[in-house]
Amino acid sequence: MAAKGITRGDLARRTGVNAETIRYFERIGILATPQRTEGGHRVYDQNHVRVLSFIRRARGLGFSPDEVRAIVELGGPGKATCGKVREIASQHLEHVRAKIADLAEIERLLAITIERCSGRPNAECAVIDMMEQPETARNN
Amino acid sequence: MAAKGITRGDLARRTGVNAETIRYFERIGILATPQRTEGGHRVYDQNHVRVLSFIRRARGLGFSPDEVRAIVELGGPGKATCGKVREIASQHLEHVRAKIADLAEIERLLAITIERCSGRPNAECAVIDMMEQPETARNN
DNA sequence: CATGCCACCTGTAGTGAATACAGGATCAAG
DNA sequence: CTTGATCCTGTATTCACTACAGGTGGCATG
Repeated sequence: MAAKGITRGDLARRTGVNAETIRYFERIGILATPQRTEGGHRVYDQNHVRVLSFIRRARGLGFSPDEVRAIVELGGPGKATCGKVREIASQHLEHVRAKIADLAEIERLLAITIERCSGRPNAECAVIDMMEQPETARNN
Repeated sequence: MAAKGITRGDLARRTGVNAETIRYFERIGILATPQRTEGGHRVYDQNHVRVLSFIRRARGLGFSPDEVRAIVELGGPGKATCGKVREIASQHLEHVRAKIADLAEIERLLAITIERCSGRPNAECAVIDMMEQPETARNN
C-alpha cells in the first residue's frame, strides 16, 4: 500500500512544482533521473517527492540552482565523503544563517513601519526611512 | 561633506548591484528616477543607496519584483495612506515570518547532516534522508 | 480486442529578470 | 583642448522557467 508508480503529474501536484519544470530540473541535473516504464514514461518514488519539495523551498528562498545542486548532490550515489559533506553543509549553513539574519532585519523594519503608522492617519509614513544600516548586504 | 553627486558606477559599487541592473530597476519602476546633470548623466543620493540596498537584499531572499515594488512604493510620493501601509506591511511581515520559518527548517536539516557526518568516515551520509516533513512548503 | 481519452513523451519556442554589448557623448583631470 | 574613464541609449543575450505542437503510452470500458 506504499506509493508505487508516481507519474510526473502526480509529482507536480504533490510538490507544487510545475510539471514542465520537473523535466527541466532533470535536464540540468538537479533532480535524479527516474525509472521509466516500458513505454518511456517517467516513474518517480517517494524520494523524488522529498527532494523536489526541498528544491522548491530552497529556490523560493533565493538559493541559486548551483547551490541547490551542491546541497542535493551530497546525497548522491555515495560519492561524497563525509568530510566533503560536512564542508559543503557547513558552508551552506553559514549562508542560511546570514539569510535568516537578513530576513530578521526586514521583519524588524516592517514591524517598525506598522508601529509608526498606528494611530495617526498622517499620510507621511515614509517607509523608506525605515531602511537604515544597509551593511547587512553581504555578497550572495 | 555629505555625499553629493553619486554616479551610477558609484551606486553599483556601494550596493553591490550590477550597473546595468540599476538602469533596469529604474525602467521597471522599482528604483526612483534620479536627477540628471545637464549632459544627461544620472545623479543619485543617499536615499537611492538605502533603497537599492534594500531591493538587493529582498530580491536575494526570494521576493518577487512585484513584492519589492509594493514594499518600496509605500514610501513613495506620500500617496499611500497609513491604513494602506499598515495593510501591505502586515501582509509582507507574515510572508517574511514564513520565510524565516522555512530557513530555520533548512538550517536544522543542515545542522543534523553535519552532526550525523561527524565521527565515522562512512561514505553513506545520505543527506537526502535529512529531508523530512516537506509540509512546510507553502505557496510562495 | 477495439476505442477513446487523458496524461505523458520529445523538441522547441516564448516569458521575465538580469546582464552584456555597440557606438557615441559627457565628465573631469591635466 | 585632449584624453581616458565613465556614462548615455538601444538592443541582444543569458538564465530559469513555462508553454506549446505533434505524436505515443496507459488504461478503463464497451
